[in-house]
Amino acid sequence: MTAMHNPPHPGEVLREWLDGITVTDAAARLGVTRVALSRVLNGAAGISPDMDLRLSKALNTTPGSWYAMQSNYDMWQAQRRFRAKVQPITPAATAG
Amino acid sequence: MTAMHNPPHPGEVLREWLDGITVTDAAARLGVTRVALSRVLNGAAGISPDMDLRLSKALNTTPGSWYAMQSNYDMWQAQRRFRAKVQPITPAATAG
DNA sequence: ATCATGTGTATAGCGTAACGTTACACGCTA
DNA sequence: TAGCGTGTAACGTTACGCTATACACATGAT
Repeated sequence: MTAMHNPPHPGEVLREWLDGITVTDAAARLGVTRVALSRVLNGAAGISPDMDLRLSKALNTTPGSWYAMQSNYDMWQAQRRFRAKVQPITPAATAG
Repeated sequence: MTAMHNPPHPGEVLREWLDGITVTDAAARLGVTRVALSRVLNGAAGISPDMDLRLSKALNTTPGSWYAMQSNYDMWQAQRRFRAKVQPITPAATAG
């Protein structure tokens, strides 16, 4: 339950990996638009499954790791917004 | 790298958790439409972050676990579709 | 000062996807 | 037959990732 502590958006982390290369160049290597990568780096867009695979290939990271980071971030954000009331679904509740 | 082996869509897994309760009743407890839950159970829709939180509350599971399952499934599907060519981004490539 | 380059960002358009609403069809059972 | 549970199609809404285009700003070289 003490899973994550305010994770940064993956774009921040990605920025460190792209330290010595320009956004324009990195985008070209990834096969995406400069705008698309810029939006990720600045948190205006998340990392899609497709983008994850491009990153894992270009940066030689484990496939799914970037998207997993994104998922954690998305869940974190969703928790803050979540207000819905939910009724329990348990064997007890089912039996009753 | 030998991470996952053809994961089932989370709806399949979820179905087992809702064994003794009707779809209509479960949907009502979750606070979503019967149609929405049915789509998830039949693989016509994925588990969104919002749906994950509803499930984790109702079923008393760890928040994020259902969405993580969905993410794995999505990555798996993305890998099969992925065909894009990507240029490496490494210190060597950066320096060159 | 002028120009090229890198960058951030706004806009519009496209495709995908989750969700609610409504409605129809099928199967089962009282 | 009537009622319930279920699957699903159609439609509109909303959100989001991506491309293409364009504008503005900063920096460095000519």
